[in-house]
Amino acid sequence: MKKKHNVTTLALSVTDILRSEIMAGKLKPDEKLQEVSLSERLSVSRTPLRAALHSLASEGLLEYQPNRGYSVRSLNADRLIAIFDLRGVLEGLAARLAAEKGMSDVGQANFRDALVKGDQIMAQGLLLARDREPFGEINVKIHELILTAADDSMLRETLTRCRNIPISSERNVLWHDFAWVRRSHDDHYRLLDAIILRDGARAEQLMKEHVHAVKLQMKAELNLTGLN
Amino acid sequence: MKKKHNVTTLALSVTDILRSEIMAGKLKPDEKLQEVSLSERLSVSRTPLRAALHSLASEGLLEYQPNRGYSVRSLNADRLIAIFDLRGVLEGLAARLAAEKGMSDVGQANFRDALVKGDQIMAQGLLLARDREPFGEINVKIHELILTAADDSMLRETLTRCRNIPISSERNVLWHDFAWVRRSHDDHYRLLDAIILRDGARAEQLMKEHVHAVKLQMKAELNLTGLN
DNA sequence: TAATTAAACTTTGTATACAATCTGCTTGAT
DNA sequence: ATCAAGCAGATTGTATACAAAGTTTAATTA
Repeated sequence: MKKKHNVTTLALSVTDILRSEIMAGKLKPDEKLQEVSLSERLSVSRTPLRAALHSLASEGLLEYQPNRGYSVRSLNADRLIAIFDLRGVLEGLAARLAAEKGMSDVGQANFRDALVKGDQIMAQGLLLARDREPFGEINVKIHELILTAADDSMLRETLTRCRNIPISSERNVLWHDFAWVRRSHDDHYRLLDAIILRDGARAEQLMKEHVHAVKLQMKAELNLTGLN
Repeated sequence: MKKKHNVTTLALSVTDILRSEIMAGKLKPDEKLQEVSLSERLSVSRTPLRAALHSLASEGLLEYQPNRGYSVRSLNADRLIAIFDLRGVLEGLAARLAAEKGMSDVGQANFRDALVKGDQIMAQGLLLARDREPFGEINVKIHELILTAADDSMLRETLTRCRNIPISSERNVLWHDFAWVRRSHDDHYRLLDAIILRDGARAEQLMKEHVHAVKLQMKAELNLTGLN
């Protein structure tokens, strides 16, 4: 049997831990991350911790000021909304590439599977609280399938960065308007159709509009909560 | 007078040095960067060097494998071409935002200034070897002005990452076809026009087509040189 | 001889000590 | 009282030593 390489390091696992803490909101926006206390809490030395902080800063989750350390990046409403314009063109490109290159049979099967799960939720005719999270997961899954089909590492990297902004994550959209959710679900059907028909332009257009709708939804949320 | 903060560190300057060495091709694709020898050459310890390597890896200039270190990322022709699709939608978004938000007077003046410099080169009716680099600089300048007008930090960050891919840099396009250069120059005129008229859709369309042309040009170059 | 294993060596990962910088407070001058 | 200068204390930046993993080489066995 071939020797297996050790493919992880302390620095990498600390990066994952901190990332999830930030995404989960355990570490709050503008909170300063001090190296000694953090390293003690995680039982590692400052060296791998610093590497992790550096990584998260380059992912855009932390802000770094030379000689003054790292803090959790906070986004005002304007910047948050601006990210959706970026996501719009990127997800749009992903959909176009997926359509042009074609989606694998297994990819299509997974796509259909996700749509069916969505149907089951829709069939109730209303949106129960317990269905919101699953529906969010379905949404994430579909976008992930499309990105995979686009088969472009640089695009994946770029889009992942956009999606990892804590508040802007698809998971955090509150799916409370049934009509809106149904429309969103329908967009997914059309997307699969466009991809199967290899209609890149239509896939791109559908996806851009889809993300634009999320942007508007998010805008409404922000106005409600009065963030910034 | 207010106390001025020290805004640099060894790690940051080493990052800049290595980045320019990579962009200039002094460090060649697939070349392995060993920490000890590099740190000795640059007269720093491994600590700031490692931070620099980490940065460059997150910028996409280096590849990192846990426990095996960093090497200069190499791009095959397909990946290189793929980046132009990404740049197309990103630069397109920048142009649209610039048009929608409007460009400052000083920005417009700089834009016109760059165009006039281009005119002077064009007026010769042919492209001398010594004019190629200046023309490339003009091109970079114009794209930078548009990005500035777009006024979106996340977009800037993302686009900068795309532009910093060594071979795909606008600077490296060989401007040898006069007709093509003239068309490109004309695109810039139209872009300014669209931006002034606040026509976001037209600005986006012009920019996407503009980048698409660069992509085709690059493709032709690659076929000539037979890279990969 | 080819394949395997283990030892020696090289390279990267981590911990820690020390240096430089920043921050907040005290002190003193105006 | 206000402001600036300067002095701790705290925090980040850098160097270096040691640990762990990867890589190469040589020896041993089938």
